[in-house]
Amino acid sequence: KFPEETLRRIVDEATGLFIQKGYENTSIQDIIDRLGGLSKGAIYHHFKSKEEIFQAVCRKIGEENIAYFDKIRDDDKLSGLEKLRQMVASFYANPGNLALFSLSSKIMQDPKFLMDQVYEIFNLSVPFYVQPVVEQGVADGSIKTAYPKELAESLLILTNIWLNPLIAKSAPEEMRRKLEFLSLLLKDAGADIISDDTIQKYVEFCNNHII
Amino acid sequence: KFPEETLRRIVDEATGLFIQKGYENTSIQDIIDRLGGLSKGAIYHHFKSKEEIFQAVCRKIGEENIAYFDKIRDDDKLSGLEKLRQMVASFYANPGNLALFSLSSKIMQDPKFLMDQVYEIFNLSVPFYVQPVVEQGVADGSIKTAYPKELAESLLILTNIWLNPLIAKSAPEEMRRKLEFLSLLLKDAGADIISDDTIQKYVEFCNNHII
DNA sequence: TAAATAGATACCGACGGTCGGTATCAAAAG
DNA sequence: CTTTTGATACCGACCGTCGGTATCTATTTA
Repeated sequence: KFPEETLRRIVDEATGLFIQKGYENTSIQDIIDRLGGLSKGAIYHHFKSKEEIFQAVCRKIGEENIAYFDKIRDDDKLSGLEKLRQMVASFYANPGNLALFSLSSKIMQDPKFLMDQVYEIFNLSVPFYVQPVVEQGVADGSIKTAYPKELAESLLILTNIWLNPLIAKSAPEEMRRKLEFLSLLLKDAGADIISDDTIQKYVEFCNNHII
Repeated sequence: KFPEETLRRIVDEATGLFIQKGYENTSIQDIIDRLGGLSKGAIYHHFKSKEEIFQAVCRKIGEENIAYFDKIRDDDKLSGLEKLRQMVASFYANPGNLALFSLSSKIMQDPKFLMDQVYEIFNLSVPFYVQPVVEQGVADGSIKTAYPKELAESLLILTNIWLNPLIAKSAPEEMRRKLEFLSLLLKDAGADIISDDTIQKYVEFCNNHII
């Protein structure tokens, strides 16, 4: 009757299961059981494979962050540097992340999610969000670099993978040192993105929400 | 009769198949077929799961690089900085890599291999090789940083993932710019690791061996 | 306008085939 | 006789298919 409602339910339940048990360990039957009265045929009517469900889940998770990035990128009142700062700070400032992280989730331990993360950096986050913002920063003088794309890519690799507490677990003090180091690195690269305040909030967020 | 010979054959054939077809798309039956006259029982006698075969394959691939790193780390005649330079240069200087890369391999597109790569950075390469070398460099004055571990980790993340032509495909000019940027970044961080000569050879290696 | 028809869309659930893994057995080694 | 090595038959879980049904929408017809 309400196909998009059914579709949403499938993706929602699948999301929960994938986060809880990982992709490989979640069977189609698991999803069916959670859907209460929906059948295998229904699922395969809307999705042509388990892989396609996975992609829908990734898209949904990604979209929450993207909405946040959209606002920052298109804010006319901010300099390029300010935008970059807010994008980095979105880690703890974006409420969507809380939901994701607080689930003690082992998502990022799942090879397929990690792969998706990397793919998204190169094909979505950098070309449509971070690189344009860096280039704006270069134009308005708030960022000084001859390598905007490279700065964008390496920044995202380091924040999304190295700093990701779900991928590389770190004790609070280790986390703080990582951020201090990255802050210096970026400052030298011409983009003073990470302030002491950001470091503080970053570390606190990890302490409070990551298990 | 020669159990370790059988074991080696299993790992070798599995390696080829994993590289060719990826982990998921390689079945135990595929491995059996390639082994010519060896049975499923034989395989499951030596390995308790497909996953365990995968780990053996990863270990074997890793060991070739490790042997190379061992020599560098334990060379008494080199400064810490010199050792780091050689480790970065191992990308094109280590013959073992050629075998791996020249197979037009889609290995790194395989989520499980990517995961293994990340895992190896944090649990093997950094603690046992790169970090000690950075610390030596700090001690002998050839490297200047207050963050040896962080320098080691971020360096490996960037070289093994961002610069990895099998993960992030780049045109030759893009590759050159990545290396130039990274060279500057590291110089500012107190470790002048990547020379123009290294850049040149790095790019050439990609051109010649990556499809 | 209202009923009839047709076709698309949403859904069902049994079944097929693949595949990872196990149980059992036999031969050889020690 | 015990342990190692390996062969064969088999199990159960799982993904994806397929024939079929119900529901909804749009068009035609009376």
